[in-house]
Formats: sequence, C-alpha cells, structure tokens
Amino acid sequence: MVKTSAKEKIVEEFRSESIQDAAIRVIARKGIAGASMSEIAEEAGISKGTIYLYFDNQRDLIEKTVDRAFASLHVSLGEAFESEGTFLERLRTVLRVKFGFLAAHADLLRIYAEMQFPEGPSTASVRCDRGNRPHFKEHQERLVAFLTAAMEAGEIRPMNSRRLAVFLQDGLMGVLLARLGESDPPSIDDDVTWLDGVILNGIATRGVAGKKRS
Amino acid sequence: MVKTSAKEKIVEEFRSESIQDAAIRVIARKGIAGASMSEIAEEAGISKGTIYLYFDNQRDLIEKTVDRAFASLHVSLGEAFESEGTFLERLRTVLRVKFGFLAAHADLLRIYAEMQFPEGPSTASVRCDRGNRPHFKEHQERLVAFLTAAMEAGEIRPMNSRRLAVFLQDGLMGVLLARLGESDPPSIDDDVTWLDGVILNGIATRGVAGKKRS
DNA sequence: GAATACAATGACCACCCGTTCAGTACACTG
DNA sequence: CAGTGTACTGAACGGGTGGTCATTGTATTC
Repeated sequence: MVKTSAKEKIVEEFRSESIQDAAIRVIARKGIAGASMSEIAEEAGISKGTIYLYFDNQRDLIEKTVDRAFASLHVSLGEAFESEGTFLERLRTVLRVKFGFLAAHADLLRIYAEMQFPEGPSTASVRCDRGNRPHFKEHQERLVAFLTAAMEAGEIRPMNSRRLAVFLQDGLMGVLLARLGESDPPSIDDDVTWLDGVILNGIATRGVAGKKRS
Repeated sequence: MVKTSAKEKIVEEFRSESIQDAAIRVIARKGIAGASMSEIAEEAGISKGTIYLYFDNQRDLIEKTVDRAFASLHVSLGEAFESEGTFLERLRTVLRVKFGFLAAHADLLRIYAEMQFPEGPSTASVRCDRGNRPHFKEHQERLVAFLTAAMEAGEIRPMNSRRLAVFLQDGLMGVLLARLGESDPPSIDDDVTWLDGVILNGIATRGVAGKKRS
C-alpha cells in the first residue's frame, strides 16, 4: 500500500477536473449529444479507458461537468436575487449577472441553450429533457418566485409569472445566441440596458399604451 | 412500358407524402437528430430501402418533410405581414398566426424549436445550423424588415430591430414550449393577448416607467 | 536491484447508424 | 399462360458509438 494520503486525492481531483475541462471544450464545439467519449479523451490527451477510472459512464461525466461549469453562475445568481434594492433594481441585477456570465463564457452558452430546449437525442443516455435538469429547473423556479413577489409588491403588473419567466429566459437566450453570430457585438452593458428597457416599458412609443390624451 | 401516366405520378406522390407524414411523427417523438431511417420506415410500415426510392438520402427526406410541414405557416405569415392596419395591429396578427399555428401543431413545434436553436449533431448529415435553415432565416428577415419599418413609422421605439426580432421569436418559442408541459393551458387567444401586452407595454407598473409624477 | 502495486492504455466487443443492391414478388402485356 | 418490367425488400457493409479488460509501463517500497 502506498500513500493513501491527501496527495493522492489531490492528483485524482486534478485529473478529474482536467477531463471535465476537456469535455466542456468538446461540448462547446459539438454540443452535448455530439460529444463522444473518444473526442473528449483525445482533447484531454489521455486514453478513452482512463475516463472510466474517474467517471461511471458518459452520463455521469456530462452531469458532473455541467454541474461544475454552472456552479459559479449559481452562486452569483443567488446573491443577485437576495441583493439590496427594489424588485426592479434586483431584476436588473439578475439579468446583468446571467447575461454577463453567459456572454463571457460562450462555451457554456451552448450547453445552457441545450438544457433549456429539447434536443434530438441520438444516444438516449445523454438525454436531458427540458425542465428535468436541476439547474434549469431551479433557475426557473427562483425567477418565478421572484416575479410573483414583485407583482405582490406592486412593482410589476400582475400576470402569470411562470409565463413571464420562460418568456424572459428564452428571449434572453435568443439575444445571447444572436451575439455569437456577430463580428463585434455591442457591449454587454448596452445589451442589458436595452433588455431592461424593453422588458420594463415595452416597445410601443409612449402615448399608444396610455391611449388618447387629448 | 406501362402507364407513364398521371396515375403513376399520383401514387408516387402519395407514397412520398405518407413517408413524410411518418417522418413528422417520428421527429415529434425523437427530434430531428434522433429520427433514424429505420424508425421512419417502421412508422410508415415499409422497408428501409423503399425510402431511398423516393428520397436521395436522410438529409433530403428531412429537408423536404420540413419544407412541406411549414408551407402553410409560410403563406399565412406572408399574408399577415401584408395585411391591413397599423404596424401594431399587423404585429399582433403576425404573432397570432405564428403562435396559433405552432400551438395547434405541437408535433411541428419541436421541429421549429430545433431549427431555431443549435443542436447537437450526432449525424453530421442532418445538421442544420441556426440561421442556415431557409425557413427560419426568412421568417427572421421578414420580421426584422417589418420592425424596422414600424420604427421608421414611429409606432415602436427606435432600437436594434434584429435584437428585438430574436428576442420576440425566442420568447414566443419559450411560451409555446411551456404550454406543452401544461395539462390545460390558457386559450391561445389569452396567451397571445398577454404576449401583446407585455411586448407593447412592458411589465412595469405605470408611473415607474415615466418616473416621478409627485 | 528486485518486488510490488496500480494507473493508464488501446485493442476489442456489441450495437446502431445511413446506405446499397442482388434478389423477390407481383401486376401488367401480348 | 409465358414474358417482362419494376416496386419493393432486407441482408450486408462500412463506420462510429459507449463501454470493457488483459496487458503494459512506471513509481514506490523493501
């Protein structure tokens, strides 16, 4: 028996993380369903069999990889929801955090989009239905609760808060994906500010919404 | 030589269409990338090889199937864009047509969503990138042009019209997908009316947008 | 230096995919 | 009824997949 010590643990964790990093790079290129174990192994510079020393199977690897990738977004969003200020101010903060994170991590954006929308699963094992992924579900539930509270506080008009949540989430995703295709997109700040304006005030010119003034 | 006549054409077209119908049913279940030729053949009640008598390959089958499926939405949307009324009225009509079509054809919704969002391509041949699909691209371009015109007419506030287009398209898609998961969703009319309200006027309670009134 | 332990390998397996094509079955012709 | 054309079939092929395991290389221990 050799060192069963902390050093062993550390090197094992390092290996495991480097595999996950490789997995993220491959997923960013090919999508979740298109990320094969062979390609992940090649990307990580190891043999395919080695992956199975650190993960049970492909599903296990993908799940742990995704969980780790979004951990920091998770805590940032939690802080944003609990931050100081009016609901409107906090909503802006939430949007800013989420938009900023996904805009800065283009490789994670693809994963997030795939979790949000139903995908074509060639390999059933990698399947993750919309809403079944804990991350996406939790984000949505938190947003729904937040919006409901904001309505009760009278800061936003009363309506079906779950509808509003998915509308905001998917609309935001669309803008993020659109940024990907642009050679030099606007600054993140500009985009979030624009989003704020549209969401809060709508697109109609003033006077139309309030109807006649005469 | 037998009858090269019209009857032959008709029976051929019938066969071709029944294969496409089977393809749609399979895609609705498994998604585009998950729709295998074997399963489509089984669904159509024919042999795998027979499909290749009517279509060049898988890509050809999928493309023709999708084109046929969205043909009627295509013309309806065209009419909505060219209809009478103010830009705001026409925008409402466009939303109503698109939302109504996709809400009524849940099987096509999945296809539409997959065309709109990047997918994980296991089989590269079926790959269709966001924006590369003629349908999605044309829908978007028409919407962008329409919104731009509406801004110039002063009916909606000036902004980046392409951003607004993707925001609306993807937000609408999110609401449609949310409906799928609901046991008894609101009426289509209610949802479209709500969408109208949010898009036009935003979610903030009046007085916040216009700032202090004191 | 020899013995040991174990991480890493990559050939291998069974399976599924899209595609092909020799062969079959059948309807029509003469 | 014999002959012919062809719509159709399904076994077979090459390629890629996720997963396994006997073998190998190497670092540590005695």
